[in-house]
Amino acid sequence: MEALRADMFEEICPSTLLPFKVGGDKWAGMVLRCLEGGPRRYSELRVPLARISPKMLTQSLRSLERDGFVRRTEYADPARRVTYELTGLGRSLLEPLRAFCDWAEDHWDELLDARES
Amino acid sequence: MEALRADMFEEICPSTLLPFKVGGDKWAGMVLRCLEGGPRRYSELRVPLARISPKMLTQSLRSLERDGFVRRTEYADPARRVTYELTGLGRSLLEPLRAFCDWAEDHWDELLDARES
DNA sequence: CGGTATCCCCTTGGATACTG
DNA sequence: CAGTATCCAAGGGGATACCG
Repeated sequence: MEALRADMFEEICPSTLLPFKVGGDKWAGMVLRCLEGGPRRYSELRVPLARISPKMLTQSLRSLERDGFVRRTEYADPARRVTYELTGLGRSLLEPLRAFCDWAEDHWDELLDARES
Repeated sequence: MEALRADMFEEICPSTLLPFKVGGDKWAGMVLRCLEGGPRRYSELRVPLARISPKMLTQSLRSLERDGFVRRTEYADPARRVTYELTGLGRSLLEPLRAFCDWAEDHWDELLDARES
């Protein structure tokens, strides 16, 4: 077994870019998953994400937009209308994200057991 | 496109268990990756993780131990000796974790570009 | 409808010094 | 060597009310 390198994480490490840090906040992952099925309106997102305050949802969406995962579109309809949808980058992120969710489901019981004791 | 379910995230969502939340703190992922190669001593971990204060490293390790990802072993050597190593659960987590790191490396330039603008 | 604004708490985590 | 103890700052994030 070889020794660990001293500079392994001197620069910004790729793992610091994991989804919930990429987005910048704890809700980013859920927001992304809510956008899997196509563009969604703000009020539509508030349904599955009812536990997020409007402030945090906006903040999360803005953050995801800044980082290039989500595209915000404003329509000039008579009634105001805004949609959010995944960019190519955002969609590419869904793959590893799903891998994680699958892993969590597969090991759900083990995780709970470990927590118990 | 079907409507989003209202109860999608009512219970604790699997995605909230993502690696950096599973561990509980921002360093957990890096710690896990440092343990890929086998058992490591505390002081050994401090080398690649030089930016983490001893307090945070301990806290992170304790958290990973509680959650069943890491096993702490104390030896009764004359000189004090403690090692940390991945459990089966911990090793299983490395897979999706690596998937993420790979993704981050693959999209590194895009990520930086998005950040710029 | 799609958000802002404000207030406030509380945890996260950094620095530093110390200990069995 | 393998941690603790203490202090402190920053900001993440919740609740609520309001706005164009």
